[in-house]
Amino acid sequence: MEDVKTTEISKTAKNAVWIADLSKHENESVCVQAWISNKRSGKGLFFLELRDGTGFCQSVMDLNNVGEEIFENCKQLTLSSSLRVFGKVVKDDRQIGGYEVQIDNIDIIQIVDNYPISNKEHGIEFLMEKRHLWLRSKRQWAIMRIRSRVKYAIHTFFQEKGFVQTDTPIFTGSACEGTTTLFETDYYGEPAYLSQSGQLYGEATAMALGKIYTFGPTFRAEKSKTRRHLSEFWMIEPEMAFYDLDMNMDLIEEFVRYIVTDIYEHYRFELEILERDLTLFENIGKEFPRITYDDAIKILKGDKDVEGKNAIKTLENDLVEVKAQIIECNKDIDEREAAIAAGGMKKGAINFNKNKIDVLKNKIKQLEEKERNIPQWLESAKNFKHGEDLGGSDETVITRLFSTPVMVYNWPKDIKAFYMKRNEENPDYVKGVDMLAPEGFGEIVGGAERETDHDLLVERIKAHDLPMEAFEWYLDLRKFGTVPHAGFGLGFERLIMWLTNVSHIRETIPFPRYYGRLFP
RNA sequence: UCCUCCAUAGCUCAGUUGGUUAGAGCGGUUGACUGUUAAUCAAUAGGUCCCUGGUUCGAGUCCAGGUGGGGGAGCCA
Repeated sequence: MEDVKTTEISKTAKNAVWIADLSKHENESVCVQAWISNKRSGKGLFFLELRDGTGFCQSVMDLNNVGEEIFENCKQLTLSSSLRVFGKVVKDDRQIGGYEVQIDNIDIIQIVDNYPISNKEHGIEFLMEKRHLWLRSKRQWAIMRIRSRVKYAIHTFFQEKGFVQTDTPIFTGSACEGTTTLFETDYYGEPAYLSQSGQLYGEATAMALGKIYTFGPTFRAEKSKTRRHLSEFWMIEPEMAFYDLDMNMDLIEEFVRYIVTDIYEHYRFELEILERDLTLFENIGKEFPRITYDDAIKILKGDKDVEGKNAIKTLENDLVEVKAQIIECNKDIDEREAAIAAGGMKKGAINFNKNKIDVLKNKIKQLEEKERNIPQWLESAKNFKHGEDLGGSDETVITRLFSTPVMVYNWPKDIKAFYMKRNEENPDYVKGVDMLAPEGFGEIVGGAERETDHDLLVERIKAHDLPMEAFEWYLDLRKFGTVPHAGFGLGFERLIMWLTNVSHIRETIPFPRYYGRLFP
């Protein structure tokens, strides 16, 4: 690239300020180092929208203020060009961030040719190819900031409660719970698998440290192609000695409420950028309903109502609603097309309407997908047989009825992991709990009180057809001072997805890894 | 692995029962405009219609196979 124009890096202004700190410098002359996120111009005027990672702000260049030479220079600036802006900070409530910089001079670091991502709509495939650049856009900026804050809140919550953060191995010698497909690697000539859960190790460290939590990467080799799956994701797994199922549920509820409240209180601006509906945040103070698996099935099959709402009827209404919306959208499109065809419309208005039509067509595509899916979900819900595990659509059907997270506990033993503690009153059930997020999101927490009895565990390991020798060390935990204990796992990206209400889990992690993607 | 939808300009898309020279908006470029918020207005450049084969006088359009992608099921967080 011979065309790259740069100035000397050594010019970096020592007194430069970050956009996030502009409010501390009202009416002062400052230097802002930034990239161009958008540009508009008028006669003798340029509006440069800047971003520096800490925030966004508009700057204005007036020909009368800076003179011909600087003004001419400014013409070359393109999207994502880097520069330093020197000027006065002025309060202006109309602008993003509430401040504007009135430019005296600029120092161009690099002029960019053909930045690929415009301020227009793009498809997910294109954006994923350009993920390293996509991260610079405003929505992604907001998501990544929330991701960071949630991570901080998680650590704060547990640390302040006296939990110890412990790490578990990523290489494991056996495909422990047996069900999911794992990534196999070569470990000095032996097969090793990338961890799908640190839970068993978490139990060991809880026996050493009392209350612990892990926060690490997890790998699943399933060839899943849905908006809720990743091959590599992060998981939080607390484990507590001397906790039973009820204490576990209390902790889950307190924990989730803490995270949601923290984001609501501190990251409102980011939620606004994402146009997140705030109902969830307003309802989070309410108690989370706790229902048994048996009741969940009754709700799913429409045999039991929730606050006067019936699952099957609600879903049938959804389908009617979707169909009505499709008709509505088509009508809207027809009207706009007719208006354009009638003539006499200004070019700007035509563009506006054409754009609207594009948006509507996209909406119809999504609605049509829903229209195809809902009947399948209905079938699945009606035909659900007691004893099966809840599928993704079943969770959607159930949580559709609630305005807060719901906890489902007391599960049939055959569909849950071998280490869950049996229910003393009814040995066909185990003391597991799933927390389902509302608004149709589905499962984000899975947990349980653990089996404490050595011989029962051995029995369960055999029943699940698992290799006994791989669990010798785990059984030691029941031989040497077994105590009641419980814990849970929370999918970090699923949590972020729910909080930000982005449609795709791929947007919640900087560089997602999923079936078919390894770059960038 | 199965079901379903899709692939046309850098991007987002239109393209009628198969018909002659494939279109629009955005973005790029050039110019106009003194406060814009995806600014606006005028002009302009930009194409292996995913690949292979078939039907046809004629294929972006129809058929078969392949490749790539979206959504869902299974599995799961």
